[in-house]
Amino acid sequence: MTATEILLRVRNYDLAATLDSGQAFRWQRAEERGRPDRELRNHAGGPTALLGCSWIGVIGKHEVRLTQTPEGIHAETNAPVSDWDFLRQFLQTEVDLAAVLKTFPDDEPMRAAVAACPGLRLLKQDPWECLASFILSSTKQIVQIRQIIALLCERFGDRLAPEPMMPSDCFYSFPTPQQIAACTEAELRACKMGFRAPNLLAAAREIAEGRFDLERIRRLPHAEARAELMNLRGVGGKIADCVLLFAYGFDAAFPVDVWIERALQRLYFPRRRASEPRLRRFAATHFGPHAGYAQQYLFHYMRTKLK
DNA sequence: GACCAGGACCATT
DNA sequence: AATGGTCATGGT
Repeated sequence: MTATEILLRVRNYDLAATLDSGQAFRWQRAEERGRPDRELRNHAGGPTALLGCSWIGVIGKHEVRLTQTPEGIHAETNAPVSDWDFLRQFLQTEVDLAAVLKTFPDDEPMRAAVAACPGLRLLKQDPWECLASFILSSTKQIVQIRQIIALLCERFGDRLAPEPMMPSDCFYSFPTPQQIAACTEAELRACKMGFRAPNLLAAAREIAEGRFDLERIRRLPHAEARAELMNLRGVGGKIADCVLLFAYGFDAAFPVDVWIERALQRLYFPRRRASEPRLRRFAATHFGPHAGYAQQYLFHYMRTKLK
């Protein structure tokens, strides 16, 4: 039995915050058909989660429209689907968020960060798309990362079956390692990625030619998986942590970018300034087994409330 | 026109 | 082990 829509019954899920929080870069907010946005209270997301707000994106070969409703998340696709596990997996709707939040350190900064966006979640993305995206992310603003990736998909991905009302820039799959490996550095630079182009190209070739196995990473212990990813040119500790967290589900991974650095400095060391290595060492032990979730809450809190 | 962006890397202290 | 310069490109 196949269908082009489904309702995922899930509570405590802020779809808008999750899709727009700098972990994935291809989701676009869309005009709702029929009704205007309303504020949602005590149901699907937090007090500020928007009801009726739609998002359009691509998961694998599926073009998907997601809408937050009082019952959960409503999904529509451009083609009939028989197995919706790809969507539950991507959205991580089975995760018991309350249980995760209980493991956070009981301090004032974490309480404030969680209160600022109680339904914020982590997605689980495709490893290659995630790795490639974060190779392109270094010293770029999120809006620019989105633009680079949109160009990349449009030029080198596969055109998906069209559906009316979907914006044209969502019609492409993310290019495979093989598709990127077949590009020249100049073609990639033309997507405005600058010095990141040779890094993306090298990673795509390593994978396409079988010298680097993304599936093997999944089976390694955290530290080994991290070291393995860092063998790729252009992948340092921060980008490795993003891929470990957003694609492989290593919940203890704690990416430290400029925003997190500022958040830690301001919230945990307000008196004297702490060096970057000092902040990293603090983070490595302070946030517990789901440190990655804590990191995402601090990141979102910093960018939306403390900027 | 500065200043900065979900950094990595290499050369110095 | 910790700092400093360099690498493209575009937003604010």
